Amino acid sequence: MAELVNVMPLFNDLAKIEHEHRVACQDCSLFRLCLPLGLQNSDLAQLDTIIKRSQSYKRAHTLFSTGNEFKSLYVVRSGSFKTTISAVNGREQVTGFYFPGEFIGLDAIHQQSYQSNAKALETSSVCELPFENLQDIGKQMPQLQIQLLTRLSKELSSDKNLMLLLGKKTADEKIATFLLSLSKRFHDRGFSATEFQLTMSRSDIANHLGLAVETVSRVMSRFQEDGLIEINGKAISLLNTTAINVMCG
Amino acid sequence: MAELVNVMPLFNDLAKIEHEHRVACQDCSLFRLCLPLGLQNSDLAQLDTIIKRSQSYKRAHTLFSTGNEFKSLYVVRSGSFKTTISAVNGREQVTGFYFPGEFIGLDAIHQQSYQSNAKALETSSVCELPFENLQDIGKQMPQLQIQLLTRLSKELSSDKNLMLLLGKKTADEKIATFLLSLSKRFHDRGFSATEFQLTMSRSDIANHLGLAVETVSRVMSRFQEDGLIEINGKAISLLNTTAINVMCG
DNA sequence: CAGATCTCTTGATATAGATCATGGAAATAA
DNA sequence: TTATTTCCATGATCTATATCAAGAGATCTG
Repeated sequence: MAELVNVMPLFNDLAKIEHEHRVACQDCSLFRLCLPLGLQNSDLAQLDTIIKRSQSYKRAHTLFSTGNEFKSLYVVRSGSFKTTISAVNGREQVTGFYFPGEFIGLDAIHQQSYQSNAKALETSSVCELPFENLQDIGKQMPQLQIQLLTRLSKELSSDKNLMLLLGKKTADEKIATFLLSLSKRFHDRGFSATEFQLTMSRSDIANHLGLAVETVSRVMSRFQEDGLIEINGKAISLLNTTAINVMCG
Repeated sequence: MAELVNVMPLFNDLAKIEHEHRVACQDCSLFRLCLPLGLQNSDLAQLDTIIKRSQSYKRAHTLFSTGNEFKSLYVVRSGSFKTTISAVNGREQVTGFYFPGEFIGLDAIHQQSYQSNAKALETSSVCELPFENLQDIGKQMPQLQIQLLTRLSKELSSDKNLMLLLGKKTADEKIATFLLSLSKRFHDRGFSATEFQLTMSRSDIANHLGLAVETVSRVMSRFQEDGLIEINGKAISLLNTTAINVMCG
């Protein structure tokens, strides 16, 4: 890691470390969760050359909007994002939340333009993968192609589960399912499975789950009364994951 | 097309012609809509060698079920299918309907096992694409890899739109959107955009759209009273597509 | 840091669509 | 063919959750 820390002022220095701007894939803490999984060292080095590591974006920064020309896939490096699509009449649906190691923009490939809007929920950074370059180097890396397909397939699968949630679950089941999904993802990333921050607003959660904000508040308050969780603004603790699991339906 | 028609009894003969069992990709009427789009002739011939063309399946035939080992992707060749996923408590969600040229099983790639159930809605046939073979020949066919990614991406995109429908649309908007989606897909396949058969039951439609069967019946009846459509059992005519379009929200 | 603007919570009320109920029409089986 | 089952349409009623309302925090902003 040949970093230029010694010539940087402290502020930038900290920011760089915090968001690991210059960390190569093989040294990145997300390695296990990210695209390079399964690649040879030489392939990895080549992948590394096409990746553009972003500066950190502030909350509400727009990564791309519907209709923008598709050039790159993005992998969340730090922080979190939400994606939305909008109906003609202005109604919006939050189609997903994205955490470190997860891909954004996969639904843009077929139209060569982004089909959704992606926005940072907090201070965040991404790795940008220019799609043409990715295809170029992919020609000699079957493993990379499989990784890509696997990513797409995984998102497809979780979208189908979200359909089940939206179409068939009650408000309680929706919230329980949502909380456990977050828990699992944080755990996979080496964080606590029971204590974490909800980086998205209640209204984003409500929208994503096909509920009204008020319903989200009420259900969460009730879950708290029943000793299932403890909430403190954005901070949440899962006190009884077994019970929450049962509630998922 | 070296067909063995002359040694076959009449019944099989007719069945073969009806479902084009032996038609190579380059002679298939679905060519424009299907995987081979954009492939060189030589590549096409190679793709042809790995494709297994199924016999025709009867209504309700199960193509695969959740948990089955993933070996192949399927492309609908004739007829139609539905896919479903089930919650632990037995509730099911119809996650999609599939028509000729459309892929089934894309969400199985990442787990190497099918994540849903696929069932024929009528007499139907498929082209089976053994995934390993597909990956093998894909190594020398970047265009094939891109086609695959494109397919995945397209389904992802339409799933996000379904989320919008499930999460934000009224019963009327859901039905209107659904009818237009079918209309477009039939039109793309060279059939009438305004007159077609609903090969799925009302209850499949209801389930897919997150509604009760009764609601589907009622909304369709009202659409008929209002002169938007005409229904006769499974047969439907769209009489005023402009108005239906406006209703999609 | 004071004012403005969002965000969250909780209560009261309304409603879209679910559920229950019934009869007739199709499809399937025997 | 007849019997049986599934599917579809329509009416009556109910309910889960939306909407409306209002106040308390939290967070922005000049």
